[in-house]
Amino acid sequence: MEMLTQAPKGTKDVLPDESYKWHYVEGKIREIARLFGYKEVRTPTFEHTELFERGVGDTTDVVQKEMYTFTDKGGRSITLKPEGTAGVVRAYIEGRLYAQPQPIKMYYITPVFRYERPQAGRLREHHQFGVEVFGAPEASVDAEIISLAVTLFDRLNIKNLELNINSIGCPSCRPRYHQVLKEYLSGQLDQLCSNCKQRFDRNPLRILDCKEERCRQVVASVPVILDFLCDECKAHFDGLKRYLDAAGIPYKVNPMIVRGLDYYTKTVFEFISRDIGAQGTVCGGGRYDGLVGLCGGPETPGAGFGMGIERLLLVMENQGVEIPPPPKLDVMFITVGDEARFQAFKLVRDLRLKGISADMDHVGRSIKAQFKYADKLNIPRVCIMGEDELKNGCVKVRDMASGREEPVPMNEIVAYLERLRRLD
RNA sequence: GUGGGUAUAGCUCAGGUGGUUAGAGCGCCAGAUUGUGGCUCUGGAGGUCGUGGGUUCAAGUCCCACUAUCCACCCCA
Repeated sequence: MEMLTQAPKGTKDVLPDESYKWHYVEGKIREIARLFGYKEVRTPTFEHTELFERGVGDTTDVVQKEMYTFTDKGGRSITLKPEGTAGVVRAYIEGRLYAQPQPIKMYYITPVFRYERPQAGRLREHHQFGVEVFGAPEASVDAEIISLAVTLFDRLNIKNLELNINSIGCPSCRPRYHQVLKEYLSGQLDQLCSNCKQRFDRNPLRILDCKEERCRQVVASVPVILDFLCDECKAHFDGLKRYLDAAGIPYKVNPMIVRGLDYYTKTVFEFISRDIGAQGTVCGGGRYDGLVGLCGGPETPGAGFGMGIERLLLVMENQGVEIPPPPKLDVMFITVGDEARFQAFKLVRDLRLKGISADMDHVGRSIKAQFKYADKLNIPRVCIMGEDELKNGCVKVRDMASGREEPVPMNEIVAYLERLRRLD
């Protein structure tokens, strides 16, 4: 097909008949973010490549093979955001937000880019709603962001999401577990898939959520990280569970979820749907206490999540969730002849200035065609202006549902329609 | 990066074993005695049959390559 007339692979247009769904979801997001005390942050669509290499971690798949990276005309290496957190961390440091009253609670809605093969629920450009909290180490924050996500799902009438939580420890206890894990696996190295053999040295944790059947068997009876957490991490995880219990949020402790980004410490979690195909993660996040420091800011605890808006919409569609349709045009002017169109143009303008949405024919169609058009657009009322009406200085207002028509003097039409709209 | 499915009108799809001007439904535009929508009827526009090769007297149909798209793997939202 033509390059010219086809969106790049893995990208999607949101056409006018769909955009109201996005407005609806984004509206709920902003409403709930406000309810929880989060303010919006907007960061650039691209950042210096180094930020992601450092922040996300250069052993991750995201950095190793999925980034949209290019050299700009000044010779800088630039990368389109492959996730939302790193840019916000950078902005927190650059904007000296650590000098403001802590914690800082922010949210964003942003495009995210990853070079992957598209499939159901996966695009090269998608959009994420994310939240980040800086300067608060307590487990109550981890519980709060999970609660925020749950509240949003409820408000959107999304059902059957499964919340999985886990703790992957901190720099003081995770190395111990790595050792235990490697000792356990070293005897069965030859049974692992080739991918996992490489992970063994680089990031043994990731072997835990390999989908290969033989790896799963090896890993089935592996020691669990939760048994090796240091006292602080253990207390933190217990705290998280207590807060979730208190909020009445059901969850499953799943020691096999580890997440693909290097910056996580302690809490990690995922919301998973079975209704949208193989890529079921709708929301993923956790705690990242070392990230701000790693990126050159003061040591600052942090926690957050990213939520895929396309996947959100997919779940809603597959679950048959009704989204309120956008408001229709209030009134359409149907004109016969040039003079009528001229007069209608002025009236339409007056109506719009008064907050009544109005439109008129711009293509010189027959009166019948104009009616059909208004009917197809489901417009509740039309105003008819032809020679007779011009002669009498009035317009005929027709209610499309009932078919009733009423003549109204031209200079009263604005007030008349305002009155009608108050009644609707 | 790997594997599988699909590719005919704006949309959903027909087009046995290759055979003259490629069809339907829906949608779009127009009309049914000249100023009125929905129902009905009539007409019209719109297709280099994804692209490029090959086989053949003849290819939408068979073969090859490429591209796009969908689904799955890896991984992730």
